[in-house]
This record gives sequence, structure tokens and C-alpha cells, in this order.
Amino acid sequence: MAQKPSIPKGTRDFLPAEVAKRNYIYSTIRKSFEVYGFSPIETPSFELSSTLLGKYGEEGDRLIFKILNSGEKVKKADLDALKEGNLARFSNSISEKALRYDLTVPFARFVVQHQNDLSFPFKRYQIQPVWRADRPQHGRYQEFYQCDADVVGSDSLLYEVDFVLLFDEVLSNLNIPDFTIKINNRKILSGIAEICGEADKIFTITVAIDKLDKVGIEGVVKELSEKGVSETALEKIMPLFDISGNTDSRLSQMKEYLAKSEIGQEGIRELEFVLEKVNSLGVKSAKIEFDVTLARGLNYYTGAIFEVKANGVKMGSICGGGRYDDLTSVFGMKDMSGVGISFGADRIYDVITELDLFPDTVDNNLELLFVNFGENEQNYCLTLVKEIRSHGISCEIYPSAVKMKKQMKYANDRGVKNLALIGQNEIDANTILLKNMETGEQKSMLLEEVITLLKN
RNA sequence: GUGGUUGUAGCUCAGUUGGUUAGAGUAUUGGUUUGUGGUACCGAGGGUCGCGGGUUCGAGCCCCGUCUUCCACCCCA
Repeated sequence: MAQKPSIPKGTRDFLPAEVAKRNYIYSTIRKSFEVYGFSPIETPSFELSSTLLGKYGEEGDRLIFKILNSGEKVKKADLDALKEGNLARFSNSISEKALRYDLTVPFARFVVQHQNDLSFPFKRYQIQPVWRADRPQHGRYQEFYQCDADVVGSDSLLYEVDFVLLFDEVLSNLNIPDFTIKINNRKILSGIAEICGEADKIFTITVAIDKLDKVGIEGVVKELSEKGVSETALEKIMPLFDISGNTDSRLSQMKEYLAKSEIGQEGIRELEFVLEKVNSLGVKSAKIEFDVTLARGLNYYTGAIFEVKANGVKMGSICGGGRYDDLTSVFGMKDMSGVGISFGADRIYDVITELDLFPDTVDNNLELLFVNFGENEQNYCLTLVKEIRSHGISCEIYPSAVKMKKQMKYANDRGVKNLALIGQNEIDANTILLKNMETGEQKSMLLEEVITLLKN
């Protein structure tokens, strides 16, 4: 019985042309990571549930794919928990492993586990898939690649500066014409909460003001009061919505607003440092913007928060990142400040596709195809194929002596650049009839000439 | 997780108030052309109408469930 082929929701197959484009993105990112001094590592696609759970907030836990215990272990199922409707406890009893949700938490685990083998500050990059049990939507998948660069073991703001430059470099190299790097600082958000007298509600407050763009002031206020933020606190938040102008002017207004908050002032100072250094070093094509509503992202950020948006495209953020002072402490390692960024390769792919910005050269098509005219000719060509391949030129012979038309069509469909036609005449003359599939021109050449021509 | 939306040939889609054998374009394949492709003409193959129930004399079409698609929330790369 034939089964209808399909793949799980939120996942995709990639055809050769797509893989070529994806590799182009990865290698562009990888190259810049290495130029900035990061070394690659890899971690398993799944971790112990205990490593992941509780690190991303309640919402994050819900989106973690859990792996069912195999074999006899399913007998550990806590059926009482199921009867009581305690689904979290029940699922913990049948699952001890989970697919990684991002690359940052596994990295923190990695750092603690291998601390004796690393020298700090430790800079690593990692390009691997992650999984989220989210509802698929435009630019949201259940399996997608993140390209992360992080450094742990230093609280120097020079790294924040480096990461902003790195965003600019990579996205410029990918020819993305218009993008904005948004920067904020968690300490500024803490300062806001402090000024309001609701320091313990910082998370509620930041999530709400993150939506300012979307729901407006009324929407934010509504959400805040629904979540139990007091009237007096709301009044103290209101001046925040009046802040406007360019980054410099907003920053100075913010400085005033946070005058009485020490932590807020510290956030401002950090931000000023980063912006000033980036500004004096200069960027290629990024727009850089202080955005006080930028609060999105994982709730483990403690300092700088980054987010990158491609302008003119309907797509969520394509990159994110920030500083996290305490991530390794849950794994038993204190005083290890880390900062890092993540490129969302799949969203970048979608953006480049939408803007039609992939270079024509990314497709790694076959350079040369030998037409197969029969057994004699085939044997003769096999030697030539081997010789040409030894020069690093991609090359093959059509596998059977079918009609010329069919072989031509195959070459066409595959985007083969050149055709070699060798019949008895060519064998006798010791030449190769080389046909350029794009122009249709053909020319009789010696083997050496073909190799020289195609090597470029 | 909440609300809505979608599913017919490999792909893009028609298919009347429920009524004979479910169509088109494109792709595939054979030929016109046995050493010259991307064009044209002629022919051929290809469909459990997402899946499972139900209503009906009769379901691609109506009802329920389920999976998938896309969208808005939640959240996020």
C-alpha cells in the first residue's frame, strides 16, 4: 500500500538549488565569524530536559520538543500525574531528553562542563539547527538554523561593539540593502521599572512596552493595568511615550527620565559607550538605532539587547542577541559574563529571496558533461573525465548512450555549463568538441586547452 | 496554547442547487528529428478528490473529527 509522502509541519526539504543558496549564507556568516576571531564548536541536537527546561520562561518551556523515552523506560510513566491533570509532571515522567531550543543555553552548559579545557574569554561560533514546537507562520519554522557567535568570560563592552560591527559586516556582505540594528539595554528597562516603583514587574512592563509599535499607547496601558501594574506606576511610565527624535536626542531624554535610577544610568552609560565606538569606527550599511521598546527575546539578557530588522520586507527580526551575566551560574559557574548574537539563517534566506538578491554564481552547477555515443566512445571519455576531475573541474559522462536529444535536455535541466562531444572523428583527431551550453558555440580543442579554459 | 483559513494529477488551479466515466495549463514520457538543447506539432501515462467517520438512492461538493497550509494572537530567528 502506497503511503502518501509528507513531512512534519514547519519542516522543509531543500532542493539542490536551495541548498546552494543556504550554503552561500552559511559560508558568508562563517567567514566573518572567523575573521572576528571565533572558533567553531558543535553540541548535540538534543540535551537532557533538565538542561533546557526553565531557561526560557514558561512560554519557552511549552515550545520545547520533548523526546519520548524509549523501550522499558516508558514504564516510568507517572499515571497518577496524568489522572490529576498535571501534564508537566506526566511529560517529565516519560521524557528525559529534549531537542535544543536555541544554541545559547547548550553553549552555557558546554562552557561549564569544559571550563578546564577552555581559555577565557572564550569565543565560539556555532551553526546548527534548532527546534521549536511553535505554530508555523511566515518566516517561522519548527526546524531552522541559527548561526551564533558568543563570547564568555569578559564583561568588556568592546565585545558589544564588535558584535554590532559583525552584524553590519555579514549583512552587508549578503548585499542586504537596508537594515536596522536596534540596541537597547536591560539596565535601562530595569531603571524604568525602578522609576515606576514596580521593580519586580520588570518583565511584565518590558513585554508590554515591546508592543508599543503594534498596539499603541492605549494598548500598552491596557495590558499593563490588566497585569496588575498600579495607577501611580502607569503615570510614571507615561513620560516614556513622549520620548522622540533621533537616537542621540532620545538617549538624552532617557537619561533625564532615569535620573534617579542608578541602574538606569549605568545602562545609559553602557549604551553611549557602544554607540560612540561604533560611530567612530563606522559601519558599511547598517542603520543603528536606540529603541527603548526593544525588550523582546529571551529573558536572560542582563545588559545590551540587539535585534536586527530588514527594512522594506514583511518579516520579523532576522538577528538577535545580547548580554547575559548569569547564564552559566545555573550550571554552577559564577561570574561568567557572556554576550552573543544570532543570525536567523532561514529568515535571512527568505529576505534575500524576496528581494531577489542571490548572486547568480551560487549555484554550483556541473562544469562539463560528456555526451555518451556508445561503448567505444564511452571508454575513451572515461579516461578524459578522470584526468579533468584531477584538475578540480566538476565533470561527468552521461551514463548511457541514449539519444542525443535526451542527453542535451538533461544537460539543460541540470544547468551544465559545457558539453564535450566525442565521436569517432574526435577520437581519431585526438580532439574534444566543446560546446558552450549558454551561447551554443562549439569549438574543437585539445584536452589541455579544455582544462585551461574551464579551470578559471 | 487561542481564533480563523486552506487541501482536487509532480506543480498551479477549474469543477454549477449534491447527479453518468473529475477537467485545463504546466511538468513527465514517446514520436516528428538514430551527432546537437531550451521553440512548434501529434500521441501517452499520471487522481485513495488530505485522512477517518456520518447524512443520502447518490458526496469532490453537506455534517463531525483529525492532519496539513496560510493568517491574526501568544511568543519569537
